[in-house]
Amino acid sequence: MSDSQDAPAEANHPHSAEHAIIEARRAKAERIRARGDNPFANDVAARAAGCVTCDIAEVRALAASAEQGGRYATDQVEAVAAGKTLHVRGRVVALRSTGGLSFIRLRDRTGELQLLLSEEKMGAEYTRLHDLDLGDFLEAEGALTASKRGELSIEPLRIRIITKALRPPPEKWHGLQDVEARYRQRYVDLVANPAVADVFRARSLIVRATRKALDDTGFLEVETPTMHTLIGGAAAKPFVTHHNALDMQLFMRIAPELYLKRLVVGGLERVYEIGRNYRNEGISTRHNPEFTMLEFYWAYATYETLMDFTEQLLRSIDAALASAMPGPHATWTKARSFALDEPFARVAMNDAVAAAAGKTGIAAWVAPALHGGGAGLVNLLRDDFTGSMKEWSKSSARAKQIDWSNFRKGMARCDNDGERLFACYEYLSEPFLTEDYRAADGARSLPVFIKDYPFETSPLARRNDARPELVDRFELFVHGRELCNAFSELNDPDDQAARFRDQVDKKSRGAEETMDFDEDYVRALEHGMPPAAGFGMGMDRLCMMLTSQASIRDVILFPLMRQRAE
RNA sequence: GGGCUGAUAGCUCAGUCGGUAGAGCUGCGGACUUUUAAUCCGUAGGUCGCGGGUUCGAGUCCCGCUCGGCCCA
Repeated sequence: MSDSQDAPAEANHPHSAEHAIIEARRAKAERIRARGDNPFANDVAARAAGCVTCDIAEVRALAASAEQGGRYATDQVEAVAAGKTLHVRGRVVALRSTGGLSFIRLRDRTGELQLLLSEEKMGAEYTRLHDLDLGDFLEAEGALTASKRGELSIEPLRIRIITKALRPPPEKWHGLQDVEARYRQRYVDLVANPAVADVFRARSLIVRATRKALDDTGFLEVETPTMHTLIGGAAAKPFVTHHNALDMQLFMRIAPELYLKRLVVGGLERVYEIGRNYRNEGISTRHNPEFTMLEFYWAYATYETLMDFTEQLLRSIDAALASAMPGPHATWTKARSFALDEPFARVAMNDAVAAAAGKTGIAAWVAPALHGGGAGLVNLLRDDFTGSMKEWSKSSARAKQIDWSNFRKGMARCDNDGERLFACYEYLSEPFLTEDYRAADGARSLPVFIKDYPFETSPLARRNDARPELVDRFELFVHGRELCNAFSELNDPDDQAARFRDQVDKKSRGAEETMDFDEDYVRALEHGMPPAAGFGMGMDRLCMMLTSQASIRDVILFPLMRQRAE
C-alpha cells in the first residue's frame, strides 16, 4: 500500500509545458466556437450536393486503376474520378505547410490518405487551418487528384475540424516508446504505434478463425459461469469475492472445465467456450491475472484425435491470418523461431526424460535411462540424489545448465514416482525442448506434444487402458512455451470421487493449489458422460506466438498494472 | 519474493571527473504553392520520479521509497 501524498497533477501545474500546450489547443477550440462551429461536432454528413462519403480504403479502391508502382498520375486519377466530390473523415496524423499549399495525412480505420489544400482553390476556407492541430479529427470534401510526387490526394474545397484534440500526440517519428505509458494509456499507443494496432487486429482474426474451425467441426459455443462456488478445473489460486444478497463466498473461475463436461453429460457432445479466466498468481511476460482461454470437449474423440486436430487448427488459424493481413504476417513469420508447417513431434514423457537424461552425459544415468526410460532414472534419483548432485552437475555443458537446486527441492517435495517423473521432465527436458526438437531445416524448433503424463499429476484425466499409472494426456509446447493442455476425460464417477478425495487430502496437508470436492460434478458423471477428450489453449499465448510478441502484455489491450499515485 | 536495470521538457533522447540543465520533435511568432520525419529564421518550455544523506556545491555519489522493464522463483 502506498501512503504517498497526492502529487500535483502535472497537467494542471500552471507553469508546465504540457499545460501551455493544452491551453493553446483550448484557445483554438474557442476560436472555432466563436466562428459558429462546434469543436466537438456531431453533424458530420456530407454537405455539398452529390458529395459521397467514403472510407479511405474506398477512395483508394476508386483510384486503383490509376496506380502504378505506388504512384498515381494526376491526369489518370482525375479521369477515373471525374465529376465526383468525395467526403472523408479521420484523424490528422501529419501536417505540413509550404505557405499557400498545405498537406495533411488523414487516417481512418481503413487507411491513410493525403489532403492537398490550396489557398488559391479554397479561398477563405483555407484560414481554418490556423485552428488545426495534429491529432484533431477533420472532415474534407473535394475532388480526387494526385500530387506532383504521385501521391493520391483529395483537394478539398471545404474542410471542418470535427473534434479538437486537447492533448498533443507523441513524437511523430519514434512514437510512444515508454513501455509503462504504452500499457497505461493504450489509446495513445494505438494511435502512435500502428504496429500495435495490427497486433490487436490479428488477435480479433485469431479468435474468429478459432471459432470458425470449431463451428465447422460441429461444435456448439456456450457460456458457463465465471463465478464459482467451488475451486475446480485446474491447479491454481483463485480470486475470492462475495455476493451480498446471497451472503455467499464466490471464486472467480480458474477454468470452465467442470461446467463444460456437465454439458457433455447433457448431450451437447461437442462444446466450446472462449472466455476469461482468473488466477491469483504472479505477473510475468507469460502471465496476466486475467487471461483468455479456449476449452472444448469432444465426445467419442480421444487425445490422439486431438493431437491431429490441434496441428490442423493452428495451421488454419495461421493461414487465416496470412490471408487477411499479408504484410504484418510476413513480418511476424520472419521473426518466428519455430516451424508450423511440418508434423509436430510427439514424445511420451517417459521417453522425453530418458532422452534428456542421455544428453546430459552423466555416466550413472545412462544405463537406467536406457533400460528403464524416465522411470529408470526416477528409481535411481529416489535413492541417490543429494550425494551425487555436485559431481553430476559438472558432467557436461548440458548438465551445467540444469537448475539443480530447484530440481533437488522439487524432487524432495514429491510423494510418489509419478510426481518424480514429472519433476524430472520439468528440470531435465522442458528447458531444452527447443534445442532437442528441431524442424527439418535445422534452423527452427519443432512444436512438440509431450504425452502420457503420470496419473498423479492429472486429477481429471482418464487413465491409459494398458498402463494405468499413466493418463491419456498431452501438452503442446511451441518453442519451449506451453500452449495447450488436453486429455481423454475421466468419466468413471467412482474414480473421479477418489481423485477429488485425494485433492482434499493434499489440501489438508498444506498444498495450496488443489481442487475442491465437487459433488454435483460426480453426480453428473453418475448420469453418464460419453467417452470424450477435452482441450485447453491460452488464446493470449497463441496471439503472442503468431504475432511474435515477447510479452503477454503486448497482446492484452489493458494489462493489469500496479496503481499509481497521480 | 530475489538478482540485474531504468525514471531528465508534452514526446524521443544526450548530460564526461560532482562545478551555470541540453538537442530534436511538438508548441508559439514569421517566410515559403507540390510536401512525404518538408525546409529556413526567431521564441517559449524543467519539482532532473519521491524523501533523506554526504559535500562549499548533487541530474551525477550514498541510503530508503514509488512506479516500470528483463531474468529467476
